[in-house]
Amino acid sequence: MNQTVYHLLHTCKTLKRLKSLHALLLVSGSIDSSDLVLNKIIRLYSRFGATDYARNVFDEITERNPFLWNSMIHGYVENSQHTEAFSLFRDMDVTPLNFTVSSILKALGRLKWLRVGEGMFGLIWKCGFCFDLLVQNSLIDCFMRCGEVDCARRVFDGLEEKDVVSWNSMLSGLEIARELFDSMHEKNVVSWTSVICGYVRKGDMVEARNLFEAMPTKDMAAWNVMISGYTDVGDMHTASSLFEAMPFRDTGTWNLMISGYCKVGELERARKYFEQMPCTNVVSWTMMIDGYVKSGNLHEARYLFDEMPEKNLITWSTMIGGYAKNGKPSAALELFKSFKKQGLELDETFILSIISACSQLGIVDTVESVMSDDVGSRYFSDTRVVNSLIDLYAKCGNIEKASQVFEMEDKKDFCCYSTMIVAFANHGLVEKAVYLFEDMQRKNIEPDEVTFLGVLSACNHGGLVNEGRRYFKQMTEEFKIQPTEKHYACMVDILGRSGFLEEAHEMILSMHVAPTSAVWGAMLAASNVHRNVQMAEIAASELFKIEPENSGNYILLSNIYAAEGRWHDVARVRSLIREHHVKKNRGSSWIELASAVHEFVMGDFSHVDADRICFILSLLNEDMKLSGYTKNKDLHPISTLNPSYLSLSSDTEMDEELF
DNA sequence: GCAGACGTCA
Repeated sequence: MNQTVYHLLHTCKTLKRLKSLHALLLVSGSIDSSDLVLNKIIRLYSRFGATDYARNVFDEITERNPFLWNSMIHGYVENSQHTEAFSLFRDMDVTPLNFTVSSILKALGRLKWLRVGEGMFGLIWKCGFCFDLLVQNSLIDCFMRCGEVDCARRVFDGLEEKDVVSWNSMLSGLEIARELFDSMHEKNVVSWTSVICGYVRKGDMVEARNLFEAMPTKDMAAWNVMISGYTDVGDMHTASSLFEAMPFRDTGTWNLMISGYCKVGELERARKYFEQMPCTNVVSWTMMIDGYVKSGNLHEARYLFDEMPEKNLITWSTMIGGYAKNGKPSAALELFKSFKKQGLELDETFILSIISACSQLGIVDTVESVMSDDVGSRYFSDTRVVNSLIDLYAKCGNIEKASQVFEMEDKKDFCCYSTMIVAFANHGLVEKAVYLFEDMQRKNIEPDEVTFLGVLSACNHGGLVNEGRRYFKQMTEEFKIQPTEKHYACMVDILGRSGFLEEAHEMILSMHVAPTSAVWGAMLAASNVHRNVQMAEIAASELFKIEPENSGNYILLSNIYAAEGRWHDVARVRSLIREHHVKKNRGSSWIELASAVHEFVMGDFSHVDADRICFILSLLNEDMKLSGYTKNKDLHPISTLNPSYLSLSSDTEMDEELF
């Protein structure tokens, strides 16, 4: 009987089938005796992601053997329910199997619970698993994953007095793992790959490479890990030389190369690999489409999209989002409609990516039609979706609606607050941003670096120097958050514009990362406002080093000299421009737009649709106060646009003056 | 027991 049941269970390919068979077995009362059958049921439920059903079965069993425990714990881990796995593990009243220990270590590694992982040593010793290769490899993997925790480091750095114990406990997981690895008598491919992968994750390609070279036999995983490490840092040169040297490649390897070249924007190279590879899959196609979308080539993207044999949810969201990001809301909408006909179930990430694509250009309609859909509205409960909706409305200029959505959300997390604070700051609603930040602290919600950036930029808008200083201090001292260049640039701007040039300069000198052009740029601008030639010279000379090709810096400096009547110096800067062959700065986005519009006006625009024209014009409307133009799709671009409208910026005037 | 490739708010 049991054999037949076992066999029947084996044929269950869907959760629905399994549930009905399970029900049948319960009714006929034929399963309570067999551990084997119960175990199979638990494992199947877990495989279908229904761990709650598995747990119900598990809880009904009075005498559980180690295999049953193992199945349940492993089921949780398989479904990324790591904390559930661990709490069940703690309840175990029988000696665990090595498989179970290995599963639990996997969970601890993903949770980055380093201390608990260390605590496992005793148990492993007691159960006699310390020479078990399976367990040893899992231990290494666990510690390797814990190696990147820096919250421990934050606490550590904040300690007034560091004693031996605290120093010892700061030995990172990576070092524990390495020690373990070095002391192993018998290492296999898995041990090697785990350690290498740990270094790759940490970004230490040198050590990763050393180990890789020392590895006696290299399997596919090892090669792929190395290649992905190089593509991650954009070193396509090394990646491709490894690729060439590889004795075997799978589809994943080829895809790594495609993804790498797409990331650095070398689409022709990516396409060449795509054409050459023996066997493509959905991922290869989707990556190529994404590459074309990012480079603005929607034609080619759509061509591949229509050509590809099967599409998944990601493919659809890439293409739909691609239209939205490139200012084609109606094409996005149309594609969304055909997506719905496919009957594919959408997920929260799908919604998120559409919202984010639309919010970049302020397209509300597409999102609203997705969300008003019966499938879409289910995701209103997802905090992340709500957050991106807030962001969307804010970016579209509808701060009231953004604020309404924010107020409606009852589980506001730090992300939610951050989004709203940034939104207020960008709209110049300084008091509201600051109030919200204070409110957040009253409710004991811990801010992160983005929250601080938001409140600092609010201070910047409002010229709140003292508040800015206080928040910056709070961020670094109380919350131990390392400021990024953006934080510094913001602070320099706040201080500089209020005339505290010395203090701003000191702040730059105290930076632990190399100051970027944004930081020195803020300094230069502030020096201009306060006519401080000496400080301007310092900032400008740094800027010339970082971005010698940016004409704006030379122009600003020469304007400062000119204001002081120092004509010799003005001439000197001019000659500098000639010396460095600095071209006119045409890099800023609105100038690109202007020239795009110019193209329509002057040339053939038959390939350009109304959407795009409308989109560009609406941007121009905002940025350049294009006079007398009303947004209307039916207007003929030639009749409404005249290139002479496009020379409104004061920067451009300076440009013309100088060259 | 190890790895990798596509869409995710501030």
